[in-house]
Amino acid sequence: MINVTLPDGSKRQYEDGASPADVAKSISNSLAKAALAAKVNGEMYDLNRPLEHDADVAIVTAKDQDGLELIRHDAAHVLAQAVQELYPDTQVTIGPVIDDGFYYDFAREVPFSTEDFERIEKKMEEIVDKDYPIIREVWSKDEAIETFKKIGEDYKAQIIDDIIPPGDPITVYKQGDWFDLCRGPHLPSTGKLPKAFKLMKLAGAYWRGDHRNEMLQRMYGTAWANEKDLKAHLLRIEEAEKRDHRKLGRELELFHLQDEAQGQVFWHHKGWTLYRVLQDYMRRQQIENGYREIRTPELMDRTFWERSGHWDKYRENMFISSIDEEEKVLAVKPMNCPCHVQVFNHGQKSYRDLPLRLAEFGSCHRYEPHGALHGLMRVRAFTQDDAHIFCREDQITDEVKAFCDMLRTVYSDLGFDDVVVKFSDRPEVRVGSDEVWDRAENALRTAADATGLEVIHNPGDGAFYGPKLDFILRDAIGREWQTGTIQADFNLPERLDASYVGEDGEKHRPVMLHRAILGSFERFLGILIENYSGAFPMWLAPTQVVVATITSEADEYAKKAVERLRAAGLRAEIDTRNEKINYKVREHSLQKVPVIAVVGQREAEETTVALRRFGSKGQEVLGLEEAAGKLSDEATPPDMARARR
RNA sequence: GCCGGUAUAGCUCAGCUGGUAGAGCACCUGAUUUGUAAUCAGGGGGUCGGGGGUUCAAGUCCCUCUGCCGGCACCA
Repeated sequence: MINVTLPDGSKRQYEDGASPADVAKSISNSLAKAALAAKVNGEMYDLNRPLEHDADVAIVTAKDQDGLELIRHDAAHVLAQAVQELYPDTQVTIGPVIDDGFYYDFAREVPFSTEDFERIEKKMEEIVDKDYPIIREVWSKDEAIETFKKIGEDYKAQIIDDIIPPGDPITVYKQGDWFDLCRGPHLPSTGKLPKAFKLMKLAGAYWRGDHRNEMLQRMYGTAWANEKDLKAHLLRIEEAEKRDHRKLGRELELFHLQDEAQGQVFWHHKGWTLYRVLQDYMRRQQIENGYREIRTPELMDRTFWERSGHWDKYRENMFISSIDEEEKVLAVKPMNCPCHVQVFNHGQKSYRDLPLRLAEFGSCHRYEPHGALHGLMRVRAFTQDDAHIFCREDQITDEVKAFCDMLRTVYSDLGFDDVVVKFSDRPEVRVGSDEVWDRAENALRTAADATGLEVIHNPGDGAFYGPKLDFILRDAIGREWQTGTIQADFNLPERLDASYVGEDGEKHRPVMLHRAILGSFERFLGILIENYSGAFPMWLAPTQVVVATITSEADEYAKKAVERLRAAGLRAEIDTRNEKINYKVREHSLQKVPVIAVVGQREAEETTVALRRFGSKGQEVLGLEEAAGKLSDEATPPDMARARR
């Protein structure tokens, strides 16, 4: 007999050889129908795989995250089967589950086209209709390699050869005539796969993710528990496209990009206003947190970059400048760190000067590969909100803590409260002694925990020069963006010979903390645009108020009103065009201006304004003075509002 | 950089199997003075991304370069 404990704590007994399917059946018919797989002592089991001994058993259905992954995994298998039935000259490789769906990498001479999708999807549905039982088999490694080689699946044979330790058995899943190497688990039959999948896009991908290997054809698909979820997902994609910062950048007249300046931004007035507002805000934060702003050169001699070590490592990605007849080669700075060390090194530093926090809105240029460029998110010319904290080892903890606090405040002010921290510790290849690493890792870890944010541990993923924290924020539609970072560095101060005089009168090496909160202004603005979908909160909005007239009789008063609003510090514009008020309201609403102040003859006579806020149809009639005060309060940046309280 | 796709007016797009360009919006001009998401009428605007080829004839077919898009690789 086998004793089974269910998730609610109840216990049941089954015959030897019983499977999770039997467990489900014994509970209810509907559960037996909905069952896709089971979690046995935390491990995923096929529904028909016999239970070996007493166990905790939880039946997995499409409602569980595990169930959804199962569905996606099976969708990948069904896709592979469909493709191989339709295009026998195709070899399969791998097909994992990803966010919202799955992909499968195929090797085939002839390129697939998205026009093939309809045919493939139809075939996939046929496979579901045929309801092939999915059967798990255990093969020996050699047997598996031989079988896959025999049918011309060289990639599969190679995977088995590389990842399965010799002597270990492997599992193969069969559905109809088709079979694939797979750890499992799987649905009991192809008929259990909900017809709520869709092929999405086609892309190239290197075999095993290595650019030296041949390129495979990757088919992306999405799969859900039911059609409703699928539809909802497709709708979410549409919504995300609507808030694409490149589209909004054009529509809201924020910026543009053009061929002659690839990866560089032409900021238009409104976009630049947004940029400046953000920069002013960051500057105030830095001052408040004891940073000293500096500015360093953009072109420096190549020998300087050789010393810093960047020439060797990043030469390919650096812009170079040389002048005829001069032998000097200058490089445009790709980062600010070495320059900040120069400022630190200038003159003598004492332990009393530490921690020294040097900040720069550093303009950097990197020759990013063509294929990497993407709107504001990945550019070749960008500005970091960069700073380097020079400190003693025993100051690291406090500095990292203070930084985390500052970062949380900034993100929260900018509308991001959903943040996670990634903590990466020592990699195998590194500089610095283990004792120093111990201390630095401890400091970062403690600070990360103190933020109260979710901490993800990334063992061995630190830089060779020190451990780091990375900050990831989630935007309004759930996408994640890695933005902030703080990294301890034991290497560069050594390389560029930074030192301070300690209490003992001897020279010591400072530790350098590299840190950024936004990362780059360009990218962060891209994230902000998409997060707010262009409808910025009042304090960030490039245009905060538009005074719009109803008839030309109100023009004079409108001028007076806009002057008053500007005097109150508001970014106010006037619209006296000879157009209907409907037209003006529509246009400024499309421009997502937070407040439209409508003025007609009535308002002119009474010295009032009729305020209409973005996203609402109502109006609020206020005296001009009162409106100026109220709106200016609303437009106050959050940090200044805090200071006033 | 690699794979695939794509490039027509400022924007969004149409232009079938080759027969020398079209719509809506935007823009300009005029009329209209209007009460909260598009007033009406008229007008201007494109060497169809660059170069080469096939053809009597190329926006349309072929080659090539470049940009852009979707991924992959890269991201100090």
